[in-house]
Formats: sequence, C-alpha cells, structure tokens
Amino acid sequence: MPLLLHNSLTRRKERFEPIDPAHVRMYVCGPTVYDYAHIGNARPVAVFDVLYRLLKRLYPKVTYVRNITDVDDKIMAAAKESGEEIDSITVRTARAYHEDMAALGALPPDIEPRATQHIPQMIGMIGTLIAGGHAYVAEGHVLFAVATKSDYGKLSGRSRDELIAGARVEVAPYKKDPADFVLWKPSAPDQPGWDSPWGRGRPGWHLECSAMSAEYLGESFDIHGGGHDLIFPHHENEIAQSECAHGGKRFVGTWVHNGFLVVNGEKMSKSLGNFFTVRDLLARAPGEAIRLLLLKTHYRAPLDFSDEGLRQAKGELDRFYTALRASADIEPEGGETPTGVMDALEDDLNTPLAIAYLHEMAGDLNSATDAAMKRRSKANLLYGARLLGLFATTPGEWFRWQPAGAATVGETEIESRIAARVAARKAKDFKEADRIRDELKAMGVMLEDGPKGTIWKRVG
RNA sequence: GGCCGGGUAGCAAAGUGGUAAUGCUCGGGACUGCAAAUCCCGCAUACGCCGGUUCGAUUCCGGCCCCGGCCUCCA
Repeated sequence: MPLLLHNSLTRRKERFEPIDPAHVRMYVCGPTVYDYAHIGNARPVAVFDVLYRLLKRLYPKVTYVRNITDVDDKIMAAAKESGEEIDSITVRTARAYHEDMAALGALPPDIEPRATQHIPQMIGMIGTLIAGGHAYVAEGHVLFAVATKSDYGKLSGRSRDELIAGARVEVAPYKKDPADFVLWKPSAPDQPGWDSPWGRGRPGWHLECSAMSAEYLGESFDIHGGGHDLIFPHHENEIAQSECAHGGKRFVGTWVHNGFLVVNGEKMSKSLGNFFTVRDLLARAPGEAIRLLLLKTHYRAPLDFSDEGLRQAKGELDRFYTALRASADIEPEGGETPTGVMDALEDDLNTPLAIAYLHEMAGDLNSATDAAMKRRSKANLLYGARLLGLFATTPGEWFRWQPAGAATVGETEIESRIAARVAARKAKDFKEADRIRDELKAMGVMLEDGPKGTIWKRVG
C-alpha cells in the first residue's frame, strides 16, 4: 500500500508523493539549546525517527535535516542568569540532547545545522526579500511585510485580519503592519551579533529554518515536521519567507505535526514548570520504555504522560524481551517486515496498531509448538520492531537494567545465592529456598525456575 | 471569538456503515514444591449528547457539551 500522511496544509490524510522518488528530503525543527530536553521535546524526535526509518525503507535515499537553534533570546537570558558563557551553554546542552535522544533509540539526522553557522545564508535571504519588495528596514530591524504574501495564513488557517484582531501583544511602532514579523534585529554591544548591511544584529527565529532548509534540501522539499504548536507563527512564517524568497515556488509538500504531550491534562512546558526532563526519566526507566510510551499513542493525538503509563510501557517491553529470551536459541527465519506492521506504519504512522501486532507476534512466538513456527514468529517480532526502533538491546542487557540509586547486588553474588537455592531445593529445603528467593526479591532481583534452570532479572 | 486535536470497557489505546483489535487489570484452568514466566478459557452488556441520512451508524452529515492546544517564546 502507498504511504499515507496527514498533511496539515490540506488537513487531510493524503498519499505521499515525493518530489524526487530517488531522494526524499525531510526537515524537522530541532531544539533551542539552553536547557535539558523534556519528555515533550522527545515526542517529535521519536515520531519523526519512525518516519525517517520508514522512508529509508521505502525510498533509496533520504536526507533528514534537524537544526539546532543556538542563537536565541532564551539562551541569552540563561547566560545572563547563570553567568555561563553562551557558547558553553549551547555546546553542553547540544551534547546532552544528543545523549538523551540516543538513549531513546533515535537515529541521528543526516545533517544537523546550527543557526550560528549559517548567518551569511540568512543575510543573503533577507537581501533577496528586500530586493523583491517583501521586506523593509525600520529602526535597525528588518521586517517581513506580510501583506505582500497573498496566501499568508494558509497553513494555520487564519487570515491576516484575524491575526491582528486576536493579537494579544503590543505592536511594535516601527511595524508597517501589525502582522509583520522580524527577520533581523539589532544587537546591543553585550549581545551576540553579526555585521550585516543593516548593522550589527542577529536573525529572527523563523529565518534560520528557511535558510538552512534551502541550503541542504533545496527551495522545495518533501516533508517538514515539528510540534503542533509550531504551526503558528513559526511554520507559517517559514512558508512566507521561503516562498517569497524563491519566486513563489512551493516550499514544502507535506507538513506533519505531532500532537501535544500533557501531564494531568495540562500542557507540559518549561514556562509552566510541570515538565520532566528526559534525563530524569532515564534514571527511572530504560530509554526504550520511554520510546515505547511515546509511540503507544498515535502521533497526532494528545498523549497524557503519567508514571503509570511509563510503568506499563516498561511492562510491555518486559513481555517482549521475555519472549525473546525464551527463544534465544531460535534462529529467526525470513527478514521481512510483517505486512501488518508495514501497513499500519504506512497508514499515517499508526504506531499503536503496529505495536499491537508486535504483541500478537510475541504471543505467536510464546505459543509456537514446532521449530519452524518459532523461527518464523521470532523473525516477525524482530523485524516488526525494527522500523519502530525497538528491541535495540538484548534480553540480557534489558533484564539487567535497574533504576538509578536502587539497592544493588552484584551478579556473582546473585549467581552464588541462586546456586545455594538450587542446592536447597534439591534437598527439598523449600523454606530455605523461598527465603533466598525473597531475599533477592527485596534487592530487586526476581527469580524464575524453568526447565533449563533458574533465571533472574532485575525489576524496577 | 477564530483555528486545530481529542472524548471507545477499570486503565491505556486502535479501528470499522452491519453490534468493536491489542496490552495491562480481574476471574478460572494447565504448568510449578510454592511462585514467577508462559499457555488455554473467560470477563465486562465500552463507542460524550441530540438530531439527520441509511434496511442498518460508534463509523457519514448537522448541532451541542466537555477536555486540551494555538492565536505571545514553546515540541
């Protein structure tokens, strides 16, 4: 079946038709690096990682660009508050971001451009916009003239008049039109800035994505993604800048936006202070459990984050890894993504349905009676998970995971106690055997007696 | 107010014009010294409300209610 994606521009699920089937190009808005990523920031990373994997399966070449915003007023504010140098903050935070996203099993993008390294491209684009009559200089600022883009508002579904009517902020006096937005703004001597034809200054937020996507993906490309909240004004303004700078050429074919992650029904955000960083969560659950949690809900639906949800996601992976561990000696047969999983993902990234198939396959594997069936169902489970980026670890590693700061007991110690228990059981001293089992359980180690002997796992 | 997403069993979460996947929870059984894991069976009379179209709607259309988001930095 063809790949279907919900396009925010048409508000419909439509067949994905790449501009060049030989080379699919995707841009996703990345982080502003001034603080650790929270779980809400991680949702688009997980979602677009699945899309990236799927596209790579479907097309010979895919270029995935995700930017890093390293010049921004929030970064400047963070530097002022802590006294840490801006460069130090952005480098350190970007590194932490990479670590956290890797822990979630996300593949790195092909290109990860930084705003500060593309100032000339941005200045060039502003020049083009001014020359084309789409931008003007006012009091050291360069502003985009919204009135020059007749279809401005097509993505967010709002007219220029509505924007002005709904505006809740004071309009800067130098704007010709209240809806105009900043392309370039002047920097004070103590603020980061670059020389430009309009004086020393820095770019407006929307501009970097237009300049960098053009640099690496061309004036028109296939998919642009990000969180739902970016539709307005960020993506709307990107369209305006890019299309006006490129002679009206269509900027992006398919806009994909993920829904919000909420906590207790409320939006999670840094400004509300009700957020969990990925870092904190990784101390409480394996990264893959966080990833599964993010993919268990369809990407466009709201996702209510909770400890119970995280616990359940961990439990589901326990089930999968239990099945894999029990079939460790089975050689998987066949290497195809199962049709159910493939169809689900091609239908607008239906990850919850794909995961449901995974559960059925785990059941098939557990209940398989003959070797051929086992080989086949193990292959289905393994290859089904691959596009979702799951089962990145081995059952052995998975069952060794424990939360940070947990009471711990060494593996040799565990083995020797198990040996003592085996001896006790052999001697029919079940009281002693149960005592050892309870003792280990108190230390977070669960025992399972099976035909092949006793195995153990750590539990969170 | 405008725009967008959502409202499915105890929880989570898919989906469909002909009485609805999957996982967890729960009950029974098998296995086990007992457990755990696994398997088998079962469970609940689950589709926000009101109309309309239809032989038939949870699914299509209209209206309404509720939750959340955007309209200001934000994934």
